[in-house]
Amino acid sequence: MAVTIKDVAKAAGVDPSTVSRVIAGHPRISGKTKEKVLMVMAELEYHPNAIARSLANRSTRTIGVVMPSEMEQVFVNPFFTEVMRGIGVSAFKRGYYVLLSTWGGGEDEYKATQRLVDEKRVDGLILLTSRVGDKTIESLKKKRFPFVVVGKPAKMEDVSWVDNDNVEAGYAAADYLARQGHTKIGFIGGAFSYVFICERFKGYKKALDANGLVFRKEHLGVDELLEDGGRRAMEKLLQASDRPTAVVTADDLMAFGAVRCIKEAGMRVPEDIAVIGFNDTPLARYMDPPISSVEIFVFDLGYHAGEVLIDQLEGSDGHKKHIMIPTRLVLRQSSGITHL
Amino acid sequence: MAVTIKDVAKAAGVDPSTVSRVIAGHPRISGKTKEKVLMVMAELEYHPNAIARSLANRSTRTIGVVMPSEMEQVFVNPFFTEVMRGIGVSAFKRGYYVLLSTWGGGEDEYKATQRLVDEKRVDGLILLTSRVGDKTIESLKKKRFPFVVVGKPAKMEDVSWVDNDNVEAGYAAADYLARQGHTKIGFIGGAFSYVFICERFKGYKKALDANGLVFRKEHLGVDELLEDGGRRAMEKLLQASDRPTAVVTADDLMAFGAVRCIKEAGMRVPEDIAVIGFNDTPLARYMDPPISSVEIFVFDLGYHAGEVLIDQLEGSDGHKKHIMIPTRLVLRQSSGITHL
DNA sequence: TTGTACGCGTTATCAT
DNA sequence: ATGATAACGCGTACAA
Repeated sequence: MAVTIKDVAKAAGVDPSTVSRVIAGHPRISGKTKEKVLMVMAELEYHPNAIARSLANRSTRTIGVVMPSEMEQVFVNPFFTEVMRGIGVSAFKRGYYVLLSTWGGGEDEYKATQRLVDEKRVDGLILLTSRVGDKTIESLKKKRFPFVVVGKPAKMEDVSWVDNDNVEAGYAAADYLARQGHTKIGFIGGAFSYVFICERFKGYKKALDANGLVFRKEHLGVDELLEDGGRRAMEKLLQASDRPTAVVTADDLMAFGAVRCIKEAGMRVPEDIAVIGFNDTPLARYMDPPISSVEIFVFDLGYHAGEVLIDQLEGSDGHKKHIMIPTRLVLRQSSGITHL
Repeated sequence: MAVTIKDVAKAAGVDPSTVSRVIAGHPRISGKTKEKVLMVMAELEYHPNAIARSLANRSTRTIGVVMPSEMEQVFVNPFFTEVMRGIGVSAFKRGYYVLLSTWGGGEDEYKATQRLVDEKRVDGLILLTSRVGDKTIESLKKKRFPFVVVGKPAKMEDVSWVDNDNVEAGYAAADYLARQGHTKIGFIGGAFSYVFICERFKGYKKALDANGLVFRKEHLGVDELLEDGGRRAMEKLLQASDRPTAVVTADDLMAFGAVRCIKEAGMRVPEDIAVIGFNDTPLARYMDPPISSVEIFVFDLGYHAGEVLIDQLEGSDGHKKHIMIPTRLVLRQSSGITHL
């Protein structure tokens, strides 16, 4: 049986409550007893039982993370690892633990979340899924349970979230290509039900406007967010009456597919068609040619999500925070000659 | 204030202990009261408080995972994500949660582990770090705290672990190349202080023997486990008096570096030098040429680590289990013509 | 400044 | 088959 607060109290000749106060750093405690207690604690190698603390405290000092469902995607990009690392670092800094909600086999994201909340295992939640079910969010809101979404949810006003500035990012990519002299710039992306796709497209279009270019439907390719999707979308663009000389793809995997398609059509990247991807997946730099991409700083997404949540847990400030993480265009060969 | 077991008891007209029994599925309980209680539980949306349960139970139904420190590596390959997914699935199946131990900033792996154990936040531990400190393991052993290591620790006898059969895998890779007619096969790897490097090398050497080939020191390149390491190691091999026509690299990243080096030297893969990598990183298939690699089934590593740990937690069986996950050679263009 | 007494929500042991 | 009671280890108003 492990050493408890009672053992420490007995050994120090004080009451358990006094020991408790020492641990809590209570102000009104005599220097002598405090020292004495600390000595005994060290001697006995006492460590407060976190569970008992939680029960008395009504706080677990633990934040829950709901893993996303689309595992193949997560698997291919290191998004999950990086975001977890960010969450982990912020949690550690503030003295919190991270509990992973794992699910599958009959249970869905919604149920998994409920379980975590209802069983009171965590003080707050970070939702990672890119298309968080409204059901989950609505339920959490109704229960007034603290949570933060990574990525913008559909109804974003009264929910805390941390996300990239995807409009700005889409703008930056397209604007760069326009300034390189391209006048026919295509866009390849996934379903517009993804908020980030919409936003990146919006930014892209804005850049066209700003550079006096017109958007053409023929230059838009929508397909699944995977390599094959990018390839198919590119095939479509190549059949346009006036094919683009550059494309912005809203995801690196799609960019890989697009590049492959272009090569197979006997053309070169970037000489015939320049390509800029998104997310700066580690793969990007290894491709032939290395792919330019918009870096999104996934670690920071996680880190700030943790910060926002913990602020919310500790502060009385009930305001919903929205944080935009800036992005950075990483230029490599696929987007054409640079001035480096 | 949430609804507790007392509320349910009151509403059902029974004692809290009876409700508890219903929850636990106790055998001696009348069908009538059981139904009644279940009704009330559903009606009141009662959910047992996990913390209180843990306190009374002395069991958290939570397993801790200690993340590795070498984040760059983890970041580049999706190892972490996959292994977590495996752990998550097994944990979920058995009704366990997963607590991530995150550390850094002054704290080391040892301290992070101690914290988890001493505060009694978890019932058992899975250690992911490739070179788990002896200090950590010794301490856990002394405390008789249940844990499982993913990968073989230095002193492996009386510790539970789950790992690939790396000797077999190294053998398979080198043997394949030998059967393709190669007589000069090199080996590129990281420091031999990594157990998996030793093992893969051992298998490689065994395959040479089995095929009547001799191992030459000139054909061994040791450098850091990253792309640049692979490139440097390959440069060295190219300077050998009789350069190899094929290489086994103990890590995909090193394989990428090796391929790059070969190309830069004006040679081709696989025509001039065939290459086989390790881990079957998602990147491998996207390389030019696509890299053959040994798939190591990271998900299974995690899954079985979870299983072994939970068995250990629940069973009285105190025996240390050792599980070998088989590997599979995935043939792509970098290893030469196949019969497909 | 310190001790007393009770509560946190559940489970387990003894009764009945 | 069920109820009363005492843990589980800690925090905290209240009293002293």
